[in-house]
Amino acid sequence: MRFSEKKSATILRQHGYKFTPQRRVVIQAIASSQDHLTPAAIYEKVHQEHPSIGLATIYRTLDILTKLGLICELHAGGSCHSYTTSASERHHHLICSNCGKVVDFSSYDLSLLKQRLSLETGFEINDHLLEFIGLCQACQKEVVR
Amino acid sequence: MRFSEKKSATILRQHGYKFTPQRRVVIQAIASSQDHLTPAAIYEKVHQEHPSIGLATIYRTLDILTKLGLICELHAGGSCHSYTTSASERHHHLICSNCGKVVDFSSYDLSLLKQRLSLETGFEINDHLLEFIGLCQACQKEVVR
DNA sequence: TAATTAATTGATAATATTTTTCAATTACAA
DNA sequence: TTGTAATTGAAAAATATTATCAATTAATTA
Repeated sequence: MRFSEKKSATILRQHGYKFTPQRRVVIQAIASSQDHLTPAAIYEKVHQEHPSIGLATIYRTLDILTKLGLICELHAGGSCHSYTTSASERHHHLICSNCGKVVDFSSYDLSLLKQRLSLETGFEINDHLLEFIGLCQACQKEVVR
Repeated sequence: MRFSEKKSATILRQHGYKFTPQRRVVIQAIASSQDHLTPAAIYEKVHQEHPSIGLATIYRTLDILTKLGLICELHAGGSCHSYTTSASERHHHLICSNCGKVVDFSSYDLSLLKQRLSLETGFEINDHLLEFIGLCQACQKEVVR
């Protein structure tokens, strides 16, 4: 299901958020880009058309949109936040987007896919990351907002 | 294959890096922890035994160890760097750890796994992230160091 | 449509995080 | 051992993110 402005407006309001022009243009900026945009890049893009918009608003909007699942974070290498040993068996994660709880799971075989990708793209694949993001049982009960 | 000090030393030297005490203790700190440690947490941990070690050294070491595949980054929610629209078909990525090139790929079905995890853990799963990390063809040719 | 109200905003300050610089030190190959 | 390039810690600089607050605004209700 593709992003639409109407849908975004509805979901925001359903959760008690206002559908402001600022939020609209942030969503549009992300949706209209093929790239993966950093907060700073989104600010740049949005700022051209709407010079008054502040960087703090970008951050605030990204948080909300992520929480609501309208956009998602992308972890394309570079410096992120935590480290663990490589080549570990505990390599997949189930993460609660509300409280940050991490459940490790294993025994899911990606070797066939890995092989296929390697052939198709010429990449030498060294590692992988499989994460599911959702709400843990406790957080499901919490009424968000 | 589990992490070992000897292996780390070998791989570091193979790539022209020195195997310093500082690098050794950083690897040990990560390897001996069940948690996913942030740079700051690693610094804390290491600093107790080795008060002279600097935070910049932690960052520098993490970069190198990641590049060599001895440790890996973990993206457990929270603020990372890029955003894209959710519910997109292009949802899996193949990332070159050297140049940052991202290749999207699709058509890999995780719904069964998702269902299983949901049942087992009680999570309400909203999203997922599947990434392969490696070297693209161009970067394979480059002699690293 | 106007009034009401809580959410939102931009600007700025405050924090936090990461990288750079540089002189002194050190690992390790020869 | 010695020579040399890599590495280090400390501090400064650069980036990135979050909090504060008065003014503004979206959207509900009358």
